[in-house]
Amino acid sequence: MFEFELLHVCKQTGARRGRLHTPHGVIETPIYMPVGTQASVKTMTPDELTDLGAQIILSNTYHLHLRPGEDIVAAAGDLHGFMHWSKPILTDSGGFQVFSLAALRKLTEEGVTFRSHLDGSKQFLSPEISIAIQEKLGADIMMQFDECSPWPCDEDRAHKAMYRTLRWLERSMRAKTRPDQALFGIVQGAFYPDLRRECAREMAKLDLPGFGIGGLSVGEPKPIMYELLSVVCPELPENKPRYLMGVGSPDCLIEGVKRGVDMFDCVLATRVARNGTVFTRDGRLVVRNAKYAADFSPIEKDCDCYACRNFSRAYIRHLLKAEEILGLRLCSIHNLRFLARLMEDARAAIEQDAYGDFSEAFFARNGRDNW
RNA sequence: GGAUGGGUUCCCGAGCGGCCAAAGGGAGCAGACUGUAAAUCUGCCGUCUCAGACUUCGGUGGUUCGAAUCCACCCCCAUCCA
Repeated sequence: MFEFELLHVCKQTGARRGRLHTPHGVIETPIYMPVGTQASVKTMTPDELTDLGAQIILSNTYHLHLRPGEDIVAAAGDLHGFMHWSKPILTDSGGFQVFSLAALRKLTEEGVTFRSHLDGSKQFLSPEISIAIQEKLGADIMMQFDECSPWPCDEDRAHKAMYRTLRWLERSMRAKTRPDQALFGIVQGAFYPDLRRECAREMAKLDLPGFGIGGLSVGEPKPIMYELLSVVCPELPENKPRYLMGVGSPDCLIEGVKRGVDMFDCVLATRVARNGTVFTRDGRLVVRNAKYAADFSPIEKDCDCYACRNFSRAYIRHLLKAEEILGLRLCSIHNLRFLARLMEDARAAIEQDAYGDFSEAFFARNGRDNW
């Protein structure tokens, strides 16, 4: 029911071309997954996501637990039925919310007490509760409830968070009851290669269908993230997918794939889009800027997305300035299509053992530091 | 023609003798954004030879050590009365 096929490994780089089979369909990897935290990829309809090539989307345990509540979702059948998305879904565990809502939390071995960001009410999440919620949501892939370390992080704290994450993973595996959902562990260890390696090795011993790599892209310099990926990926089973959580930008996707990552998710594409910035092969373009007021060319000349096929920079800028919702939608469509296409191109390059060339060509256009 | 209330930096609008280059909005410009408390947030927003100087609050004069703030006249605008 859930199976990862490693189709090919690029002879130039070791980048992986794979195929992930899930109850709701097949996912070609490497893949970028759009994020729909509250059971919606902001401003996008499911049909639009399908049209731009999205194969799987994310949603979030913590947010859906608070609103509308997993019982409502379950009453609709499952998350797929509730949000009218028939392709695969991955739910994050709420672990990242423990991290990003740090001011509102209290952490113990048992779990985490939160103050709801919506109404201030006391909430409790644990590995078992997260699994129970995620089973009601019914995603194809569930993530373990983890402890994400911040940047920077002292080694003692990183050590504790990493081992706690391992213990929480074992609890999650015991709590899991549905055979049709896959549970991924999450490699932690902050920015300490030894901790990361240790975590990956321990997790590799467990019978898991896939692995998240968490706690990266939280403010650290990119070379540090790349180095840690180079440490972690070789420790993970070759025949299981690796999912770099929360990453992101076009350059990070390229570099991640090169180091053996198969899956990515990130809010960057859609968030930045809503704030008037679009991705192009020549770097970010702030289409909201005045210099595009009379620029009647598309965002990207050779882009096949709905926005680029039909609308000019000048028009999209006008929509953004006038606060017309269509502006946010068109930028989101473009950015999601951009990343989908980037991964399509990466997959083709890997199949031809030319991923190194592909990567070089990518960075030749806009350098390494302008993304 | 008379009465009253007004004319403030791109717009609206506070200020009503010194702490005023002048609150606060808006508009404009720019920046940030990586498992979404984000259609959010931040900065700039009179000019310059920019830790200082200069020019501004309808106009012109005046009072005062000092005026966007007080006085006189004038010009506009709004409402009401003839």
